Amino acid sequence: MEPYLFRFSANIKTDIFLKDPETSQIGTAIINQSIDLINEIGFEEFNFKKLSARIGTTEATIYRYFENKHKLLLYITSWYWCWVEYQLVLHNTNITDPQVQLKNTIKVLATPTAQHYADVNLQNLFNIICSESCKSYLIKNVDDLNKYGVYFNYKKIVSIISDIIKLINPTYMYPHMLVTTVIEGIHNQKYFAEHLPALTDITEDPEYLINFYYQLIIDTIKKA
Amino acid sequence: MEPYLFRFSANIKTDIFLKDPETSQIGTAIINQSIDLINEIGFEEFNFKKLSARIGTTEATIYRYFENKHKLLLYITSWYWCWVEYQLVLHNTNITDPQVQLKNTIKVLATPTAQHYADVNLQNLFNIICSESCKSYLIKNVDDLNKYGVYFNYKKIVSIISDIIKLINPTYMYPHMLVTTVIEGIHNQKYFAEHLPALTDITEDPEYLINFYYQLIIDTIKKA
DNA sequence: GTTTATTGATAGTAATACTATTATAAACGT
DNA sequence: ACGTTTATAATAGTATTACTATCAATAAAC
Repeated sequence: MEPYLFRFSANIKTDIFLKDPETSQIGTAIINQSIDLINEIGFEEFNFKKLSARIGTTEATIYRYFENKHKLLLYITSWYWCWVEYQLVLHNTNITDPQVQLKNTIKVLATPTAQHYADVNLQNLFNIICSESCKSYLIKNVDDLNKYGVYFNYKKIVSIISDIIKLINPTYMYPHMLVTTVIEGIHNQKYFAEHLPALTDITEDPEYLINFYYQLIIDTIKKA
Repeated sequence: MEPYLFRFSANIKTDIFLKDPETSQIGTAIINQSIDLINEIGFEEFNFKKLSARIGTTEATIYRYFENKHKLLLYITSWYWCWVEYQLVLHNTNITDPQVQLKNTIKVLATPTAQHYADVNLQNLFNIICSESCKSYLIKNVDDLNKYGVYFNYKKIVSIISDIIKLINPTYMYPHMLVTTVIEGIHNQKYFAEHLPALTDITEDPEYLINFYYQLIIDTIKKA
């Protein structure tokens, strides 16, 4: 094993983009700026015309990177899951107690771990993950997209966290369900805290959120 | 108290529609047919032109009932929550054990309780609730809409179920969070079972789903 | 120094999300 | 029975969206 930590680089299915945005300045601008713009105006109002105006390029150029705005959203969410995976390695390496691993994991899932990475605003990214990420799979052509492996990064995270749960209770039968319940739950509760407080009990302080879902998992998987 | 059961009628905020669809044949056709059409082609592909062609009317007529397709989705989801409320009364009246009430509630939330009500296909309705209902609030103008009370019916259901939880454990502090976690979780798991099985552990048989979330609530709220 | 790839600039198209207008028919009050 | 309101049909039209196509300019690669 290397004594050095990995350097982060996104590992995203090539079916999502036409041209890899990581290979050019304009490509990285598309990602960074679309995160900020979607955060400002929402995914429905967002389009490539507005994005190109913001970046100082043309619609046609952006279309050479992504087929449509949905594929771009798919790229952004995949990038986020890559980032989460990287953070989990960072936080859980050499941690032997799986309960501590679980707590660290929930923390990573419930808070943006930093302000920026390169030019990506991680706060804005986390915001749009909470409010827009489910739109990447709640669509009519989900089965086709799934065949092409575009949800690989989300599935991988779910698998990694399920394995931690199995370390705590190897006989627990519903780890994937529990993990996706918690992940989507975190996103929902964050959103509700900001916009629909009657649907939650928490404020925007993430502490309660983390404890709630950590305890929920522990209580659920503990053997009877 | 009346010895007869209530007859169901939707109680929906007037800010959602321009003209009450329950007051005309064409209005009820808009609701019934939009449920089926959204189920077939998804909310993104759905529009008033396609809907009007299907029911044999014109776009302009539909626009006299609803400002736009998002308001129609809001109406449909509100109708669904009214229906759930009615089902809960039906199933929980005279049940004294709150744990039984809770179990009944999860059942109502996790399965369409009948094939049809009037001309509403409840199976299709439940399908689109699972895949589209979150789009009624995951939008940029959520705060404005919320001011007009358009999420009233969802909030009411959450409040009703929170009260059941408080009957089981009066000191439990996070009933709303727990309830929305379970409701949205049910929708997600249903959807995952059909489209993204790697994200769940269940099949389309609702039995496991019901038991999973019932047990999750019980384990979570039980005093330590 | 020529090929190759990338972007900019511009134009164009089909579909979407509406709004407006007018004619007609049904329903409603007196 | 008559005039008035109301709902719908039929049609037309507009601004925006979501793309696709073309071609010149430029930069990078060989």
